[in-house]
Amino acid sequence: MSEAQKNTLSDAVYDLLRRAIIEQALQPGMRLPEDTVGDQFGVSRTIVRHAFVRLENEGLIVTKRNRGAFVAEPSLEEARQIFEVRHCLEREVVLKLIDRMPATGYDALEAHVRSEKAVLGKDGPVSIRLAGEFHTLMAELTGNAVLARYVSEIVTRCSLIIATFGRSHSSDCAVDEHSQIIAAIRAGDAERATALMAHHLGAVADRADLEEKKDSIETILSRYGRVAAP
Amino acid sequence: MSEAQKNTLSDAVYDLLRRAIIEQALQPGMRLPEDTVGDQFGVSRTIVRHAFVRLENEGLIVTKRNRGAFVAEPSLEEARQIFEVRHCLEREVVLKLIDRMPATGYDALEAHVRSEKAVLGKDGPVSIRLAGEFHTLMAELTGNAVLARYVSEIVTRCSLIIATFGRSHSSDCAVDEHSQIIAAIRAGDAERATALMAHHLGAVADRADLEEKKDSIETILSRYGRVAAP
DNA sequence: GGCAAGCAAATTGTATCCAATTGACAGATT
DNA sequence: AATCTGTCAATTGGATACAATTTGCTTGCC
Repeated sequence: MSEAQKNTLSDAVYDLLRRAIIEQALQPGMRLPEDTVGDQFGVSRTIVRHAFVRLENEGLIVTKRNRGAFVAEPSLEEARQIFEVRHCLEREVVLKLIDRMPATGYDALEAHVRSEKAVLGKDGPVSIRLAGEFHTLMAELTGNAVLARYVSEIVTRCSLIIATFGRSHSSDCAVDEHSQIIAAIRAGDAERATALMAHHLGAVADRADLEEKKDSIETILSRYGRVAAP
Repeated sequence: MSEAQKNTLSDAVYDLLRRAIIEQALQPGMRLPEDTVGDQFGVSRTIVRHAFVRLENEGLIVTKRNRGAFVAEPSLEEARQIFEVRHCLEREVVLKLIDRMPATGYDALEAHVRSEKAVLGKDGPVSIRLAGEFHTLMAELTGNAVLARYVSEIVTRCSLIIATFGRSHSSDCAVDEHSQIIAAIRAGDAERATALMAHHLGAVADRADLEEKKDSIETILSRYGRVAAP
């Protein structure tokens, strides 16, 4: 069932929508009418709905009964929970890789970092996706498909979180940090590798400005004064 | 989106099928024709299909193109991977609970253990389900919904693994071990609590007889000779 | 008697169709 | 003026109908 297509239309639609959300083309809160999406991709609503089921399962969209689907807007609480689980899972990934890295593992990782560097300046949607895929790649290298799947899901949701809360998307995942993590794994330094990963994830969370926008709509508007006394 | 119903038919079908698989009424490898399932529950194939999408996502069923859906038969490799991730996640659960257990947490856990003891002798499908739900309950008590969701998924898949490989299903999860884990958490003994959990999960895996049936279908049949020369 | 090709039945993949629910707007009422 | 209510449009929830694909069986041939 490799995340890749099974050559069914809904899988294709699923992949496309997922990509669009990751790359922040579809922004949090946006409405996704089944008709519109279907017309756009040239398939019927049936297909779109199947894709929606999966996307909702992964927390990328939410559907409201008889109202339709919307790109999810993770709450701050949800964001913290996701980062916490991500911490836990990626720690496992690092430990597993130190224990046993597959033959061509380092080559693959370093090749990926190179491609990240290649698009570093442009800071486009591609760079966002590549940053996430680095972590997915690491997870896949563990050889544990279940672990890889969860990491992949979590990383995707993190992209959505960054889209929701983050201001600057530039260098969301510092490429240098990726390199350092590889080096620590190579050195077999579990302590340092997990610490680096923890720091790296913390940095991602910080750049997402997770602390800041907890203001409610009331708080925000209150800064603009009043028209009449309360 | 709490695992509970959103009052849509496919959610209901999903829950029912999930339960049936957990309780081993639907056994691994069984075929699940959309028509049959639909007729049985009084809904159309459309609904069943939506439920199938989610079940497949969780690894409880597999679908083959133009062939239909089957209750999944996890491979041994898959089983090991699942237990590994389970280890990782439940360790996090235990640590989180030691750090902060909600007010009525212990009451809820002990009440659950009591209901487990209540059906101890009968060893029916209910006992299997309750054993898993103990772990799900713990995960929910952490307050991290994402973590709880993953644990729930993993626990379900473990039930399926046990159904696939296990011989004796009696006392799959020793209730006593559950009590001991609660005690260790209450004592704030992280070392002991995680060790107990690790041992407990190892025991579950052992009872599932994970080592034994590793024979492939080819290996098994080869013992029965040949009809014609290769 | 065994094997291959072709046909028929069954089952899934997809599209379209009808019904039910929701949200918004307008008008009436307090 | 504000609130409540009834109607209407838009959109989803679900079922049915049609097309495509696979499987198993039958038939003919070696």
